[in-house]
Amino acid sequence: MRKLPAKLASQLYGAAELIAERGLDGTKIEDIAEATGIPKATIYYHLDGKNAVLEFLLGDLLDMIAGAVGVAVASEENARTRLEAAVQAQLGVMLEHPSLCRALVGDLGRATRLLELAAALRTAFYEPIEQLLAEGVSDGSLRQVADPGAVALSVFGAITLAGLSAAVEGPSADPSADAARFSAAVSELVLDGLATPGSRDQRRSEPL
Amino acid sequence: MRKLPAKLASQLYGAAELIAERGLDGTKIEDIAEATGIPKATIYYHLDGKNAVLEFLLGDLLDMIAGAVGVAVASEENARTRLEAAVQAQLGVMLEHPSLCRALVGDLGRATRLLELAAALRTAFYEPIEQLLAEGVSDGSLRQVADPGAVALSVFGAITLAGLSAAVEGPSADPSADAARFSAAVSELVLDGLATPGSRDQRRSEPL
DNA sequence: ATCGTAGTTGTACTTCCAGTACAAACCATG
DNA sequence: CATGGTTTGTACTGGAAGTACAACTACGAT
Repeated sequence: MRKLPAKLASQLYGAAELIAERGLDGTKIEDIAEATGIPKATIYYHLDGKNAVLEFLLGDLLDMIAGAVGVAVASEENARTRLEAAVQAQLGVMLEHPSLCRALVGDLGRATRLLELAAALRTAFYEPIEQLLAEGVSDGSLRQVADPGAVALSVFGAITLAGLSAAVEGPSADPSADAARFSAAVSELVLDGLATPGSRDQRRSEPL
Repeated sequence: MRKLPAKLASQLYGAAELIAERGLDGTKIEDIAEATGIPKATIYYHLDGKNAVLEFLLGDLLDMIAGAVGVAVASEENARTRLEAAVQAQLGVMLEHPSLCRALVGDLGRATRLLELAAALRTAFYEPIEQLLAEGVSDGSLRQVADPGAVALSVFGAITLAGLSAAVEGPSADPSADAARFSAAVSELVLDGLATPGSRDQRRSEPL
């Protein structure tokens, strides 16, 4: 499995729609061959099999997201603003590639062993976000939280499920508008929380 | 596919571990038969195939979560407290059944068509949470948000990814302690947000 | 211009496994 | 003990993933 030539890579995207629709299971290699225009033999020459198609797509999406988030996180703004930008960046990429997202939720396990995925996500997300949290504490734009790792994870979850749901509900006419709408909602939640100031004290009321 | 006898149902759980480990792909029906002690022919007598095994497990997990969340949401407390309870309820169930969770993320698409899943989740989660949000506004314990649907979704995402990650990272010695730890982190995020009061004004600084 | 290397593709083949068929046992319950 | 649902072993079928391989192309190096 050397590094796939660019032309083939771009053709492979034609498979995403298909897989998103029918699932990897319901998609024969021959179907993929037909849809992408890459003959089966060629696919097997470059890729290690059906799952590798998905692996490739997953890797690509992850790269895109990581790239966009990386840019968002690297600006000069305060941490809070950069966090907002990161939210928007991830949602932007996801909504631009809804079928990729759909294909992947359905067959994640075919694309990667879950542990590898977790590791990849860790470097692509938690670490940036965790660092952002730390920087936010320094620059005073974000609160200190008890468990930054878990919080970073939850933030990622909030963004991701919003994006996924948008991808699963039919594709929208204006992805970037959707992205903006969802970003606003997610940012509102993640930054300001849901509690009213008044209720804030009775926090540790129940014993657990 | 009539209604599976209880004994078989319980035996089927033995398959979750297996599927979690190897993925549904890497798990032959014969493996499942061996692991559960249910002979292949019997499996096919009751279930419509390999995917149906997963469907059954998914349905069950969903029911457990929906049940627990339902109870949490139904108490007499204010909405804010009930939201916290809901978080803890979902995480509790997930961490009690880590291999079920792992099996499912990996092969979601095999268990359900994604749209059906979305629909099931909608009734099991967004609706309760959305209602909670509304009630919180009434009883003054939660803020009014612009897009309750999207926010409910994000809350669900935050909880779910936290739980999933816990399930994927090896199983813990004390699931309920983990649940408590994650609940605290998620609740902190979801209720209080990350922003400092000071940074709250410069909100809509960037365009779009 | 030719040789070697890497990629491309069609075709035919093998392998493996999900799912099926079916018959024989196994229970209940009347 | 007869009937009807269940249980299970065994043997079989079908279909799709992946492999083998040979013919062909493109092209850079010598």
